[in-house]
Amino acid sequence: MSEPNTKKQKLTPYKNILVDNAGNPLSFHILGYFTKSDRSQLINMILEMGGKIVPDLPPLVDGVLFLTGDYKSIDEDTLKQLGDVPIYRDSFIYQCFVHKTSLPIDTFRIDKNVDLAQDLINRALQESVDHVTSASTAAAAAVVVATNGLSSKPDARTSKIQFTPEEDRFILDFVRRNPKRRNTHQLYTELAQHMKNHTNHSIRHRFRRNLSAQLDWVYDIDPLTNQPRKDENGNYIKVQDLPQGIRGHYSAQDDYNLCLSVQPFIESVDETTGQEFFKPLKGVFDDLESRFPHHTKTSWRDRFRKFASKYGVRQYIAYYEKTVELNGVPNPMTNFTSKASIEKFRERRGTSRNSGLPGPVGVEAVSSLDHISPLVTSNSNSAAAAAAAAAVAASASASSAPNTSTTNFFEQENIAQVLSAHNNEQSIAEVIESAQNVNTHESEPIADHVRKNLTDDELLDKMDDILSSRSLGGLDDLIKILYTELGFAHRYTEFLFTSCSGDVIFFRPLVEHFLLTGEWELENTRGIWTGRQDEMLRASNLDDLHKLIDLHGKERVETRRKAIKGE
DNA sequence: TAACACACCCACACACCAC
DNA sequence: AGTGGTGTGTGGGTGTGTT
Repeated sequence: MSEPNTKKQKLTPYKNILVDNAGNPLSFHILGYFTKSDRSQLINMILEMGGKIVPDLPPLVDGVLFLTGDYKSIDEDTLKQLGDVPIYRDSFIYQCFVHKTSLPIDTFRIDKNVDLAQDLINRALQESVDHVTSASTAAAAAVVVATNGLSSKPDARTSKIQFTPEEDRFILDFVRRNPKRRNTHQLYTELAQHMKNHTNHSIRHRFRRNLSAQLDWVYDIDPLTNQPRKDENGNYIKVQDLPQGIRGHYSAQDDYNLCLSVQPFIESVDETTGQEFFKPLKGVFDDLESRFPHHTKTSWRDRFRKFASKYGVRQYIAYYEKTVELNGVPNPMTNFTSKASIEKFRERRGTSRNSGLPGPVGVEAVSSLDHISPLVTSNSNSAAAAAAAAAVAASASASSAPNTSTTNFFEQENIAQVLSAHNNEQSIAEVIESAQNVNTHESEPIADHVRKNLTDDELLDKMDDILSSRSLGGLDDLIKILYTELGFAHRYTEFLFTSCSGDVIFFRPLVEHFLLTGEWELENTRGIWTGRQDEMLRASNLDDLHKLIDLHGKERVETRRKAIKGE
């Protein structure tokens, strides 16, 4: 993506873009307000692309094209003088430059009769949709502009441009279409590509400080398409509840649940330092994720590594329970990522072991954070009651996690690779066994509440929708989404995946069969493997192999064999 | 001098990789 | 398959310079 030959690709490709059929330069006159640097950049681009500048408002407008970046800033006298002469957006020049070609200028013509603000928004949103689908092209274009020393942004050190009402509306609308990403930096970087007068920093700051209060509704975004949903009449659906951002927070209850889960794995404790040593934490984070899916298993694991293990699991449990017992509000662990604060905390812990501090900076500092856990209302002495309350709170706040994964493993061709990449060499029988025995929280393959609320057909249709989603990432994402959306137990999705060799089009018959009969496995179906068939593959009896090849085809049998053997 | 556009900060949630 | 090393970029800000 970076630019090895920035200097070499200079002007030559642009020379003949702004010329007429005879090769003569097109003439441009620039109208309205521009910053100094913007104006000179625009002029540079025009000249580089073979165009010509007409500096003064020409008496004869024939053959001159009028450009503006802000129609409203053109004074009335000038407008009168021009009459019906068309005026074009300066983005024509930028777009020609970016695409290194002469674009039809008519599409950049400003229609003076329509609401200009709305027009700006519509146009930019259209561009933003295009941008999403060809992000790399746009990014590449941005690189081209930047590396030619023609950055389209004002220089923050020498100029400062006010936000116009149109720009504010545009920002708000853009955020409403991307409500989950409203806190990110990335969203405003994308937005800045459509607003040449302001930087990403500036736009983000503008939104947070001046516009966020107006975000009293957002569009209802379809998680599968990332597009706003429409109602029966074709109007966009608006919702008042802002969706969660794309990154969660750890509450005190989360930390407590984490500590309770890992506590049984404490093998020994160094009595002088209080340092705890753990047995292998087998299955702990999978289990946490399936009980509290608002954090992923890698996140739970990281929380353990960076916080709980440093703080002390027993110490946090004691702190939490004590606080609850005293009708206080426990704080989550904080400030464990800077080395200095960890050192400080170690010192404190050494001198006063049961100080009740939730983190290295002390309880006063932590309680000043405004995102800390909700009140634990239980005033019971019982730790179990507090834990139950915490568990309820945590699962109530569970939400389907976002999906920002960039790889789509469904598009990978080598299933063996996929299977082995997920270390999935268990036989199907083993998967079923572990699903039923190891994880007591997931005894039902498909959660009861889902089956109560949906007919089997609805459930299957929803599953198909999810499976056909382009936004799906890897197996982990699949497990997460099927769990949160349809209550599929972690192990059940893993089983489906294994049975189908990763080919999700075979999920439907398998699940259909399960819904009808309660049986996990489906015999004699092309593309779907059973434990018995896997055993046949392992044993490699010739007759059996022929039967399998008849059923699944030679290629699938070979792929399956390799996957099972981990080749 | 106040307002505000723009730059920059940093803890940390979440992830990936190699072993 | 668990674990340590470490990258990425969100989320919630604060700092700096211009008008």
